[in-house]
Amino acid sequence: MSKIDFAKVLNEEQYQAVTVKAGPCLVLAGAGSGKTRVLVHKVAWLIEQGVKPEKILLLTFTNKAANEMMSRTKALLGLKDADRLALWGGTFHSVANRLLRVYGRYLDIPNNFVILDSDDSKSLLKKISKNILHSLDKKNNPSSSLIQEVISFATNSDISLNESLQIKFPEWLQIEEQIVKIAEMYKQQKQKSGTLDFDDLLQAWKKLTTTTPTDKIFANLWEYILVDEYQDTNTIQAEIIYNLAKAHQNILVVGDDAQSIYSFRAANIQNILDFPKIFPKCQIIKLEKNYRSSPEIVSLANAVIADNVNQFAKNLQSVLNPGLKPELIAENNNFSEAKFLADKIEYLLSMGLVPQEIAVLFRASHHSQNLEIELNKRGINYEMRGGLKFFERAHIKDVLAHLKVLFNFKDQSSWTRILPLYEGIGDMTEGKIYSSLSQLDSLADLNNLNISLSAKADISWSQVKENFNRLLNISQENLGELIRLVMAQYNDYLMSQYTDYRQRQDDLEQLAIFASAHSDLAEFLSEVSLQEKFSVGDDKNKAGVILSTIHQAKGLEWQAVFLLNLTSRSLPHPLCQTEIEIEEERRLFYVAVTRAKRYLYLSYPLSEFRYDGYKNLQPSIFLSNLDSNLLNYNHLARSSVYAQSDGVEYVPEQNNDFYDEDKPKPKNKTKPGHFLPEIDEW
DNA sequence: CGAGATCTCGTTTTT
DNA sequence: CGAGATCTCG
Ligand SMILES: Nc1ncnc2c1ncn2[C@@H]1O[C@H](COP(=O)(O)OP(=O)(O)OP(=O)(O)O)[C@@H](O)[C@H]1O
Repeated sequence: MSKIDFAKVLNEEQYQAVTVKAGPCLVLAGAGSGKTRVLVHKVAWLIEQGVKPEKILLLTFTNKAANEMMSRTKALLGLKDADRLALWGGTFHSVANRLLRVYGRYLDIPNNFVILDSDDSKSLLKKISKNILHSLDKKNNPSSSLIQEVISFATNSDISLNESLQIKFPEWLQIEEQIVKIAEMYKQQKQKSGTLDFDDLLQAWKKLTTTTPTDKIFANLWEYILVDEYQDTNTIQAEIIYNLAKAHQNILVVGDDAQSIYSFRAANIQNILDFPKIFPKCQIIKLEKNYRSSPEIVSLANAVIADNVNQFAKNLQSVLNPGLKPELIAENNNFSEAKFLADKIEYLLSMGLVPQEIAVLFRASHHSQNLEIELNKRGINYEMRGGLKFFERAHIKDVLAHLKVLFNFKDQSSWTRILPLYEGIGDMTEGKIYSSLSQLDSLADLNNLNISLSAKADISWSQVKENFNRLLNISQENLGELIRLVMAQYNDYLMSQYTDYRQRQDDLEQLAIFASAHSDLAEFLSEVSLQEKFSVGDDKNKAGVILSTIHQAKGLEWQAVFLLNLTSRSLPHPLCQTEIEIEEERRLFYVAVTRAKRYLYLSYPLSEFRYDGYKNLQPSIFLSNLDSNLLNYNHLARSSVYAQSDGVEYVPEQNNDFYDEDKPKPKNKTKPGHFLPEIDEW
């Protein structure tokens, strides 16, 4: 590693934050001001000072941001992405997972625990609530998602279920007693299954830091604690951080209150604001120069966030040369919006911009649908982030469930998935089989089980046993072979159940290839459950334009950013009613805008085609508040946004090609690139 | 008890 | 339109 000239690559404030000798430090600064840069350089600086990498803990909130952070760190240290670095880094959940494989035994957590994803835990809750709530009148029952949210919010905020209910769903306080009971059973069943859900990972980590004898180990396990995106930590995470750092006080956290967008996950902005109270000797550093975006984009961002009352006002200035004004484009409907975007993307690509430097962002993952269709039509590759992930697809989970059972045969959720795949086995039989499994000491004793079942179920059950006996003959290190055998066993079901089985077979083949690169079942299963790596090559998922939710874009940056579907039905989300909620939506808008380095396009359709006909749409209220000097407007945008700020509803002209997608279209009035004067260097 | 047929209702974000 | 809940029949 060649020496880094820290004073040269950092500005004065950044340098100060990086080289501060010891003690707590808070960097509170706007978007693109180099907060992550500070953290990454802090790591390099510490290592240069002789701190062992494994004595440094580097945390953040989302997988995407964690990957970005780790790869920037490695790049700075002169390592490749694939190189190992002894530094502890990643999301809270992934670090918790790694720790619990080692220290879990102090909490009676077996080291072969299986991680339940959100879907698994919801199914388990559904099963439990059915039993507990069935006595209540059929209709007015809370959904299992709601119950999951209440429990999760309570855990993450470190409050009781009662408090969680009061905050989130006071209308269900009447059945608090039942919900408490459901939560209790849920906990028991997870314990019996040797499974932990996402929240358990954090809760268990926290427990390690507060109970003897592990509290002493953890107080000095790391010498330096570094946290990115601190504004989005929730209470339990803040408690963990505090416990880890209180003994030595070597802690650096960075964040931006204007980018707090995870309150639904119990993120608490108070954590960053109160940091100086919790660490009284803390140094506070502000960064006010934006190194990411053109002055035009920074001006827009400043104007967007200025409408929020609850914030620390910051003075953020771009240090870059002037560029282009962001553009606001209205289109007549959602199809023409998609076409506009695809045109523009093609244009940028033709100008030599690499696809990975182009991102399209949206509020909800399904907003990308029209654009995906359009990109597919034109053969433009894209990478989809958000929505149903690869490892969440039903057929992938079916196959993985077999591996989970091999790893931990008590995992109820996996049996619940596997058994009903067989003819004649349903809810009841599955329950019966699972409960008799508790007599076993190991999966190898499966043959010794005698369960009385109906004739049909019994034939299937024999098949299950035979299938698992075969799987047990394969070494657990041979993940590719294991998956291929499960695929063979699963294939009949797959083909009879789905018309798109070819696609699904391909997916499974991808899974087998991905798994072959691993040789540790525990590691593989955790990685998959935590979705740490998402880039399993599915065909159109290679080297493409990025389509992402705004949430997952946080902390990332691209040369060109498109923000689509900016209508009153999407941003702010219509369920957000209170001023507090609207302010969070505005922060989301701020995050989206500040991802762009040089080119920013905001678009919205004036009508949308849906299953029940078409609906007219209004532009987002966030757009009408903006000073018109900040944006270039296209024709429709000018009239519709102005109409809205005058309190008039803008009615779009009817478009003839609206109902017949495949009819030849009139040529686009605006040539691609019309709004784009000149592209100099990227 | 399981499986296939029929009905109902719908907005979001992640680990 | 389509996922999930509910109904019905063998
Ligand atoms: N002193 C600097 N000199 C040159 N480039 C810098 C400097 N500081 C930051 N940058 C660049 O500015 C961009 C934004 O930095 P970074 O991602 O660290 O900001 P951030 O504050 O973490 O942003 P966000 O709040 O959006 O997560 C990066 O490309 C980074 O390399």
